[in-house]
Amino acid sequence: MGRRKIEMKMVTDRSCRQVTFSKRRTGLFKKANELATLCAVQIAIIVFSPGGKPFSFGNPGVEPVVGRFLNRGDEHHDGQQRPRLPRDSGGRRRRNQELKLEPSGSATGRSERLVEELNGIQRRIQLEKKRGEALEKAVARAKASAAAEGGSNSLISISVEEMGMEELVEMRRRLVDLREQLDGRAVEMEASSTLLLLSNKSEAAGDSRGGSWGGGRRRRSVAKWRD
Amino acid sequence: MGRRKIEMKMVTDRSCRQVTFSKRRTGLFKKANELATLCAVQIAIIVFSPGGKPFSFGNPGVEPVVGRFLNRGDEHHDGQQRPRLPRDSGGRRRRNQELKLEPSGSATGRSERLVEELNGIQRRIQLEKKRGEALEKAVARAKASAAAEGGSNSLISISVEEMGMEELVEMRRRLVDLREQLDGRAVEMEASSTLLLLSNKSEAAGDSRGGSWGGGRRRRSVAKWRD
DNA sequence: CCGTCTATTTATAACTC
DNA sequence: TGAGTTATAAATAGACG
Repeated sequence: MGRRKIEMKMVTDRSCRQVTFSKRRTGLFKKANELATLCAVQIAIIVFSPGGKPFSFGNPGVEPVVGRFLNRGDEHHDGQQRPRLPRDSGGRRRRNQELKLEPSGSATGRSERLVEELNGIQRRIQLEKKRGEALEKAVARAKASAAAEGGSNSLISISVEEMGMEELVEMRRRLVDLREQLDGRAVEMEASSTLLLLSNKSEAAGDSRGGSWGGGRRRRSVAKWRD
Repeated sequence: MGRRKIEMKMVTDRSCRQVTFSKRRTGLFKKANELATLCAVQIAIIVFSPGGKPFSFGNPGVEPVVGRFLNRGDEHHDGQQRPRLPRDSGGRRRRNQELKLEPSGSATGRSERLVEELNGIQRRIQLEKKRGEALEKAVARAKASAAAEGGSNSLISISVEEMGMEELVEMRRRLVDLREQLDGRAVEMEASSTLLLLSNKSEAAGDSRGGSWGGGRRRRSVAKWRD
């Protein structure tokens, strides 16, 4: 797909290899994202750069998918995803924020691409926003619940809340990161939308639609894996 | 890349979605294979079909990569290489790469698979351990935070709350399942493994690893349609 | 339900700044 | 060193058998 065909053998030049790795990793993640979006499936990718740094992509996250995979046996053919909850069918896997900004008609191939990316950013922002909102609400509920039970919870409810806390903490971290970036360098971000969308430099990702990016384990102060 | 541009939205038609999934999964794995080859890197992909069947690709194998990822640091070489085929009759895998085009659930009775499953159990234990640690920390933080604030607020959006809760409930369910199975299934696994290893009957399995992939036009079609 | 076959859309190798 | 551009190689949506 480039100026010329390339042999399918290891690129000998370290520099070129690194470049190839970066570009192809980006492409691969993008493909994975598309697959996840188009087919509404769970997927996880883990890859170690030539330098040994871990990069990962996952929808809805790496760990859930890996866990499900390793835990073979609990999976059945229910035709779709996981347990559906009472309300809000489709749950967080909904993906219908079109936000078409696309200028109709005579757009050059380039601007189309840009618009596409900007749409992606908007979608992500929206998703993060929703997550943040859900976060606050859920936190409130968790607190209330804990208070109501006077500190003595059943084992199960403890599990739920612990998981909840973990998840909430993580989501909050993401949201905060994203917002900081948005507030601080909105313009910059627009200019380099490609980066935000396609690379894992931004640890803020992780929308339910596109999955989470980044090589970080879920933990704060996640470093940015760079090569 | 087809006759027409495709919207990045979930394909609504089940049939088309399945077709798209198959094609794109193939393409994705191929890309992964190229990346691994060109850059000599470790990579693993796990994806569940729309029907919930697991497919995976890994170089040098899924579990080594996942293990390395989960262990970040304290594991370099499992010491225990990839499970070796008793006799690699017929299919020759390229290098030591794993390529599963077949849902893990089908073909059975192969010592290799059992060894993999045993490894899987180990991984699960590790995974769970990790989660446990994460939970502890998260809980501690959450509690401290809650104690410090003592107030709750922000009822921004009710509609999205379900997202968060669904996620929490789902995560809890998985953890519980995992735990239940860890105790109950390990023995079963070991037993089966022993039996099969002794009879060493293996073979014949439709395990499609080894098919000509990287560049080969033709491939064994093993993916079951019925997801 | 599948393997093939194009017409098109995408990805990207090499280049440029 | 890293982002952006362009010429080509690839991937793939639909059509067919």
